[in-house]
Amino acid sequence: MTGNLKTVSDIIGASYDTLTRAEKQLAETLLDNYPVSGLVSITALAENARVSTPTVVRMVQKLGFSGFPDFQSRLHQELEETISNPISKHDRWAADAPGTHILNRFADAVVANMRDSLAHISIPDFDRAAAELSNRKKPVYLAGGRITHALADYFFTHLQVIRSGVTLISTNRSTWPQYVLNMRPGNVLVLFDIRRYEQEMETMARIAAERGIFIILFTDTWGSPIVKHAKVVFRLNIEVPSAWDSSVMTLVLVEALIEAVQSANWDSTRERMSDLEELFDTTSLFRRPMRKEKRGKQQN
Amino acid sequence: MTGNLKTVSDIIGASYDTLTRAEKQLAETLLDNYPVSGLVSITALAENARVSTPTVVRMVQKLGFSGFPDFQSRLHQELEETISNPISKHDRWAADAPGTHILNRFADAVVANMRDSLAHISIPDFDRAAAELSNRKKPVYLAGGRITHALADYFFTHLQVIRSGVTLISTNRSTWPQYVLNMRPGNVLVLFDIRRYEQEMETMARIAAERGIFIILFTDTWGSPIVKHAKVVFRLNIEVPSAWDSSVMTLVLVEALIEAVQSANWDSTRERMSDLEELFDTTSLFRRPMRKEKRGKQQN
DNA sequence: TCGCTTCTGAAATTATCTTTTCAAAAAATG
DNA sequence: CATTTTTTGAAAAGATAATTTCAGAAGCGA
Repeated sequence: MTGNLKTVSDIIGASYDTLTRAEKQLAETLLDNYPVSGLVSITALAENARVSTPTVVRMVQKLGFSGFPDFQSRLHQELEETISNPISKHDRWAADAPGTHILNRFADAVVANMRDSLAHISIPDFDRAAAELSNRKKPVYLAGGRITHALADYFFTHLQVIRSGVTLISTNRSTWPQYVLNMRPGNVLVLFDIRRYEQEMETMARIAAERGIFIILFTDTWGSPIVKHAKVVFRLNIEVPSAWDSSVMTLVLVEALIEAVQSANWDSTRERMSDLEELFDTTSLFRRPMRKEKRGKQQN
Repeated sequence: MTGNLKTVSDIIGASYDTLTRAEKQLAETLLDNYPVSGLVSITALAENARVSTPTVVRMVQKLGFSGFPDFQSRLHQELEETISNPISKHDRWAADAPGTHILNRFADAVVANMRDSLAHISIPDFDRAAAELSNRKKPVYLAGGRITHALADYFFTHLQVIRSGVTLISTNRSTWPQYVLNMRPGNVLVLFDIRRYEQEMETMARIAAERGIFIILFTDTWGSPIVKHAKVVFRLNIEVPSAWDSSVMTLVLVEALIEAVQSANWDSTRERMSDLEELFDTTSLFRRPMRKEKRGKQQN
């Protein structure tokens, strides 16, 4: 009845053309702020969409559901799956394997994510984040969750080359209060919080926000609870054909920020970089200095 | 009435001590999978929490709400605020994102890299790497350089969930010989070596290769000296409009491998994952253990 | 153990939601 | 333009949810 379409929004999209005027109006309301808008009573939903309740009933039946409760429980289930753990996710993806190699499916998903994510990133937000991170007078702290810690680490490693006053917050949660204690109003806190969201991080964010810390948050499109404490929020598309979420988009943004911060004051960065080069050369056991002055390309 | 506390979960947390046994039980259910679990009918919620509906009513009133509908609409509002659909602010970027902004240039470069890299990756190589990593009898070691360490870390974190016998090699070079000492013929060593290539890593790779270790190498298109020791080499495009090289393509490949390894033996992975979930639930400071099997009933 | 208080859920009651019915309005057709 | 078909919502009917009542259960102090 509902075909092999995965989500309710897919179903709505597929049958959109066959809907009547009032039903289209209702569909718009549902897709706007999806799927939360559908989780209210049929009466409230009808009112929000400015249609009658029978219209709602007729439409959901047209879409293949037995009735409004059936429709709603499907929405509810969808939300639950998307918000919570990765176990249920895998089973969803596994079903629609189109036979192509995982690499290609991955690449497709990543490119699609990139397009969507970029469409929703506010350029002023990006510039503001870059400006905050470029201000050497403001110490920067970075923290990630269980998975995203590696991203915080990556960001940290680069920022550290570019400027001073950068701190990577330990993965050990019990030390977090001490970091917050050291932060001063106007300092910058960069957080990575992708589902499943971590309660401790929200606590840290709330306290930091109360103390006037400027919070930059990397999260997914669902939005972590930290959203309300953050000054700048990057919502990224993280869905890929995997049991896991993808960090690729997050990394793209991190790298773009690194470049923005770096070019904001390139001169002093260049100095720091060559100083660093020298340090590496002298402390390394095996390395012979192999200077390649190609405009400061640095890696590994 | 509800004080100046922000979220429903805050309110629950604040009055947790004053709750009775059945109410605490209900509170657990609500916080578990918050806030979605609270968006069902009072009947379904009571069933999930194994308490009676009057208990639900009494608790929400105790928390300061006028009744269950009031409570639920507050939850709903909260979810709406945090999720906020990106589709709605869809056509904002076209205007204020000129094609020259660093973000767009970055995205273009990444997509181009992806196309080039994928064209050069040998699918059999990918599958072979995945097979080696999927074999639980073969311990896996991972190491990265100064920058790429974060990628090794990311790979490690995921692999560790999927299987046992995974070791992340310390960043401290002087400990490397000890790791090599532990490796046995047939073991797998995953190395990240992007320019500038590190002498110590080549040394480690050479010795490991002599001892019959299966080496999987992630490098750039120029190819690190380790290439000659490795059984599988992934050469990736890493150039972006930045003073730095990009790790995005590397991450894409890592994630694809993670998925390949995971789906290679999904059943045992699933078990490990849910065991892990349980551990997280019990060890976390804020989440309390609460096993409950979900029932199908749900309604607004 | 008793008596008291607090807690809890079954059942009844009340309120609200969901579905159906049906007639009027709108759109399509000849 | 008349007729038919489709769409739509008001209102009634039916189903479910939310609240209240109340008696028994559980905990507590003496």
